[in-house]
Amino acid sequence: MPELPEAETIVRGLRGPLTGARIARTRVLRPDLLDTSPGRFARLLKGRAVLGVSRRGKNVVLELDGPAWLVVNLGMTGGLFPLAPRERSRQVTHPGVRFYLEGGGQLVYNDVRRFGQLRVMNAESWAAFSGRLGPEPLGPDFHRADFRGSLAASRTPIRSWLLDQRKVAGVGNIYAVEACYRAGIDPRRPANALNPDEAETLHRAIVQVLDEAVRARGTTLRDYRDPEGEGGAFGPRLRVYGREDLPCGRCGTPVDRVVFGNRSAFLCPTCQT
DNA sequence: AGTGTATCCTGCAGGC
DNA sequence: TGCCTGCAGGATACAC
Repeated sequence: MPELPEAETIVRGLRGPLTGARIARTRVLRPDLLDTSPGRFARLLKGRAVLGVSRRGKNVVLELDGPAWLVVNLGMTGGLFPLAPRERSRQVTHPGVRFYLEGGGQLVYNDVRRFGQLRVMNAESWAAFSGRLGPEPLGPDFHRADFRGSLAASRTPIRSWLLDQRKVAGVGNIYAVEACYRAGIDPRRPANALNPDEAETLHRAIVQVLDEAVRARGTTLRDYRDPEGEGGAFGPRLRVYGREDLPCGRCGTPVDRVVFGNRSAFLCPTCQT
């Protein structure tokens, strides 16, 4: 479910409730969400305070004292919900991990499909993890020249290329498809077939669509909820994603759905070449 | 190296 | 009502 804009919205929503909180105890209800045993996971977190909440690509990161990093990949249906003491939330339908905070509150990781993963990292593993990811598209290191060069090195379809987190961090299927539409580029074209103008247009389209989606607090197709239980408002502003057979807003041609790389892509066959 | 496929898992919508 | 199929914001592992 969550791509960069949804992860960013979650991070912003967690900062207030979690900054300064301390983890008293951790209860793992779904061990398959972890890369280690529940016992070790809980031990690594016990007594640690949250210094900050941030994001790397689609990952939500709790920076803990020690130091340590709790890195949460939300998969398709993951969500994080802070609860006040004795509060019950209707969002918590499939709790996977409960972090009990000093003072009686909780942070619940909820995940219907359990494709998410929670990992505790040290300085070294966190640096390695972050280093494997590409630049942040809304950050200062997303350079057009690097982007163009990186595209030129691959002949994989551009939509699939955009989903590779080593190339650009945080782009998922929705925003990859939407960026291709805005750039007027057929998502099936090989990355190295884009000319410099097209590469620049796509670069700009990625930044634009992600920025607009962050301001709309993300896209809720079905499951996504921010920490307050609210959905995102970007759904109605999607121009092709999920709009098979509906008219393209620019030319009126019905939107096509094509499947490759195991995922659906949507495009206007007239506007995207 | 890239690409197509399958896998993890659950829920929901649509067709019959 | 019920059963079946297909589909879903992600990430990986495999054979070719």
